Amino acid sequence: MTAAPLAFAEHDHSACSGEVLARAERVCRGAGLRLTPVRRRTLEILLEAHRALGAYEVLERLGADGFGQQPPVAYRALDFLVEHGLAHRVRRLNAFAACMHPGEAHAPAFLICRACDAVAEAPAGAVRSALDAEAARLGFTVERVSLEAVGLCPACAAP
Amino acid sequence: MTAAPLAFAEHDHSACSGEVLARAERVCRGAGLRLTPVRRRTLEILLEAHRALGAYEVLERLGADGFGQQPPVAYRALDFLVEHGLAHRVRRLNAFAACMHPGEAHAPAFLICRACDAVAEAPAGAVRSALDAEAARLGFTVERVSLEAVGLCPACAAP
DNA sequence: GACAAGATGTGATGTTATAACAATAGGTGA
DNA sequence: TCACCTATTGTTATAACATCACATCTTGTC
Repeated sequence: MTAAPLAFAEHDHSACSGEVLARAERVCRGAGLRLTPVRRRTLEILLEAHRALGAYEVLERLGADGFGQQPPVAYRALDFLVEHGLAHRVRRLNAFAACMHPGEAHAPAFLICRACDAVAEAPAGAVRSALDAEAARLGFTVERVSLEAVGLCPACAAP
Repeated sequence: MTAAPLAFAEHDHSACSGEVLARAERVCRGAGLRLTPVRRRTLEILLEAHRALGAYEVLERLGADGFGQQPPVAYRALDFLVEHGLAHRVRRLNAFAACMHPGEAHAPAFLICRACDAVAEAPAGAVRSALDAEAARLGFTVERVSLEAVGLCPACAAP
């Protein structure tokens, strides 16, 4: 996987990273969840990378930090984060990305640039409402949604 | 993978299957595409199964019918069908399903029942519009979209 | 019928994900 | 404190999904 920033706009990354981590800790405390060392480190890794990482990329970094080196170690930590809204799974890329708005109720859509692999987390409240409405019409109860669009980010679309 | 019908409502399946196949043939003729034996058979297999099938499930059936038995045989045929709108890829299930409306311009959303694995193809014009609008706001050019919702189908939601 | 482009078949390999079980850590109540 | 239960972590092994590279054959074209 090549370089692939998690948002299209420039911003102060080290600051946002620390803030998100702190917010994640509050979320866990509040919900009675244990943000254990592996889990916390996994989230940090996603935040540091600041892009979508494959499970095996995460695993490599975890191993280097003295944690287990077998796939389940990474998958379990990632599953925990996804389960509790601290990270997202980007299925199109078979990858995971830190959630930039943990704790806030939000229905993210992912915009994936096919040229540079950048992934942006876009607000998708309206999209989600439309989907819920259509599902309700069919009697389907929506629990989780994945919205992923592939295309060109502003930078790559420019000539 | 267990039994998993492709729609929630009952209907005359053998009829819909033949109709869809005929429509697919017209689409290919019209676009100068070759619906070769493997490709046609692959589409038939998806239609017969009437649910989302993994590539290896398709491969098994293709092999039994005298076609090649190696993964690329199935993946190439499936990729062709997806590429030209004759089938859809359901990423959440790592599976493929025949498109029930080939030729018609449509932006499908998939409703996936977590209890029975049924997959319904729901019209998602409004959803797609909302997503396009949000993407445009960020300067992102959408080319392909996957909309997948996991939840409970009407049958499984009933007590 | 010679050629080019596309399609198919095969063997090998790469990548992603899970099963099954042992060992350990953390909290709870006797 | 200690026994106990549950959640978590670690390991081995393997399953499931997907692609590469290359040979062969088909199809359409000139």
